[in-house]
Amino acid sequence: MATEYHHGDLPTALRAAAVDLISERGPANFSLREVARRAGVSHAAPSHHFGDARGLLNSVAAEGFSTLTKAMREATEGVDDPRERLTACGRAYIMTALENPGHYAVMVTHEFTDENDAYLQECSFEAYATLLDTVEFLRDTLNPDLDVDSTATVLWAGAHGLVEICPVREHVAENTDTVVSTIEELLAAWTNMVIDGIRKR
Amino acid sequence: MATEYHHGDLPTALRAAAVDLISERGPANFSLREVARRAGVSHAAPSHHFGDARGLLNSVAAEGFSTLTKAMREATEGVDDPRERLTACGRAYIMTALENPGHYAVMVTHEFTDENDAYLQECSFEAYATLLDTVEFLRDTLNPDLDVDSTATVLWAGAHGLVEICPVREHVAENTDTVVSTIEELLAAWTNMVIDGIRKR
DNA sequence: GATAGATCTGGACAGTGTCAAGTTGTCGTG
DNA sequence: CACGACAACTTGACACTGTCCAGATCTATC
Repeated sequence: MATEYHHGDLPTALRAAAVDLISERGPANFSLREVARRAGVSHAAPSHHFGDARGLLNSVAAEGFSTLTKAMREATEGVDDPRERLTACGRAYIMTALENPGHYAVMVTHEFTDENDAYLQECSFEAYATLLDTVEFLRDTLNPDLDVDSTATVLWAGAHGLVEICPVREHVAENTDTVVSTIEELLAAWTNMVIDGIRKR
Repeated sequence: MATEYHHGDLPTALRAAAVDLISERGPANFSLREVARRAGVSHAAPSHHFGDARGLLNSVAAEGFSTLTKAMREATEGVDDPRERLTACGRAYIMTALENPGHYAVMVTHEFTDENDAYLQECSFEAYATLLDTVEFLRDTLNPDLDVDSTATVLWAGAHGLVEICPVREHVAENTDTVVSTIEELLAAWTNMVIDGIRKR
C-alpha cells in the first residue's frame, strides 16, 4: 500500500465512513467528528489529509463522479440502437445514484463541496462528457439538427430530477396506499418522450 | 394584526429572516440563532412559535409551495394552446424557484423538513395537483393514451433538474468563457421535446 | 386592578468545526 | 546503526451551534 503509517490508509477509511454516515443520516447531519470516531481516529486527524470538512466531501464527490462515469460508459458501450442507448445511459445514471446515496447526495448538493476544486471539476466534466457522447449519438442517428448542448443539459436535469423524486414518491406511496410508477416505468416514459421528441418528423 | 404582543408578528419575521439567511448562505449554513439575531429577539424565542429549527423550515417550505401553486395557476389560466400552456407552467415553476432561492432550497432539500407535517403536505400536494391539471390538458389535447401520472412526474423532475442545473451552468460559463444556453433556450428545448414526445403520431 | 396565560429572556448543556501545539511513529541518510 | 527530518496523529482550546428549563415581562380578560 502507498501510505501505511499508523492507520493503514486513513483517507480511504475516512471517505468510506463519510459515505456511510451520509447515507444513514443525510448530508445535513454529517459530522466530521463522527466520521473520525467511526474510523477510529481522533477528531482532528481528518484535517491532516483533507484540510477541512469541505475537503473530505470534495474527495467523496469526485469519487462519486468517477463511479458514475464508469457506469455510464460500460452501460452504453456497443449499444447501437438510439432508444436502447438512451435507456441504458439513463438507467446507469439513476441506478448508480440510487445505489450510492451517500456519494450522490454530496455530488449534487453544491453546498458541501468547493466547485473550484480542480480534481472534482475534472471528474464531473468527465461524467458530463460521457453523457455528451450519447447525445451526439442521438444527433447522428435521429436528427442532425439537434442542439447537443441544450439537449444534454435537459437530459441531465431530467435524470437528476427522477433520482430526486424517487424517494419522495415511495414515501407518498407508503402513506397513501396509492400505486406509483416504478423507476423502470418512469424511465421508459422518459425515454419514449425524449426519443419521440428528438426524432425528426 | 393578528398577534401583536411584544414583537409584532414574530413568526412572519422569523420566516423572512430564515429565507434571507438561506438565500445568502445556503440551507446548510442556516443557523437558528442567526435568524433570531436578525429578527432582534433572543436565541430561544423561535422555539415558542415553531418548536425547533425543523418546525420553522416546515413553515418556510409550505409558504414556498403556496407561492409556487399560485404562480403556476396564474400563468396557465386561460392558455388554450398545449405548447404555450406547458411553457407557461414550466416557466412559472422555474422562475418562481430562481426568484425565491431561499424558499426553494428548503422545499426540495427534504433533509431540513418533516415530510409528515400536515400543512406542508397539503401545500406540496396542491402544487403537484396544479401540474396535474396541465398534464391532463396535454392528454386531452394531444394524446388520450398519455399516462398522466408518469408524465407529470417526469415533467416535475425535468423542471426541478433545470432549476438545479442553472447555477451550475452559470458557474461553468464564468470560469471557462464558454457560451451556455439561457434558461429560456433550455425551457424551449425542453418544451419542444416534451410536446413532440407526447403528441400521438 | 388582579390573575391567567402567552411571549420572550438568560443561562446551561452537550455537541460541532477549526486551529495550535505537542506526541508518536517511520524512513532516508550520514 | 543512530539520528535527524518529517509525516501521522493526539490533545486541548475556542467560538459557535440547537435545545431545554426556569424565570421575567407583557397582554388580555374577568
